[in-house]
Amino acid sequence: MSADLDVFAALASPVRRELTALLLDGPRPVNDLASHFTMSRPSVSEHLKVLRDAGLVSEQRNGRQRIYQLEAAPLRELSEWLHPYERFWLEKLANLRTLLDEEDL
Amino acid sequence: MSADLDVFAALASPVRRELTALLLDGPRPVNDLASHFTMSRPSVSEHLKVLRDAGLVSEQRNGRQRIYQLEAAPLRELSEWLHPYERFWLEKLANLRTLLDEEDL
DNA sequence: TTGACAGGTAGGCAGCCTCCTACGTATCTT
DNA sequence: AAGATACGTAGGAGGCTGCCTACCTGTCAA
Repeated sequence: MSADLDVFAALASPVRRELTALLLDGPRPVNDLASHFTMSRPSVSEHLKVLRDAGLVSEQRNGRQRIYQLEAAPLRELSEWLHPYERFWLEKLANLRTLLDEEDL
Repeated sequence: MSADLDVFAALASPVRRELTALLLDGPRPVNDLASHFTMSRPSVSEHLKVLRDAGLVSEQRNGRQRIYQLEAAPLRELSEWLHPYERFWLEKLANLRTLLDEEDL
């Protein structure tokens, strides 16, 4: 669908998933985010760059801080990508249910 | 949640996403799947192994063929992972709507 | 049983990813 | 103006990925 469905690649790293999870509680500056990891701050910055390039976060400058914020659009696209598969696994559940019903006879 | 949320890593490859998309139409043997790609069949086999290890597909032997089938569970987990973010982007939409309403005054 | 077919595995190579430290730049404080 | 703070970027090392060709195993057909 969209040009950069590299959202998957961006979220393939546990570190970056953790970053997005932290941003669920609201926008945060880099040092705040970096404090949750044992790796160096520049490495966290690099991960943030990947998330930025995927459109998953945006930055907003505030003095010498850069406040990172979660961006909804790519996640919505991910959800849409998942849609055809949702139908698939709901069928699975339906099949299971009819199977159980038959056993109840 | 689950031990192997490497579902993201498995889906990070466009080739593997294409494979799962092909399997949406139903189970298929390896050669059938491989015929949709320009890369060698062994490479497709390797991609299938990654999908297998992530639990995204299962194989069922039928004579000398191995029929691959999509597995629903990891996709459901992916959907569940997405849930908190869904709330997030719905709020975004709500904010946008109230903003538009205010403009209508 | 011998050959053809389906598909996995081994081994190797090239490119990418992730981490590091060192350094550069902009902003705030004093 | 000088130092401290917040952050990005450069460059490099090591490991992982993705592709290839060659080869192996198991099954079917003649």
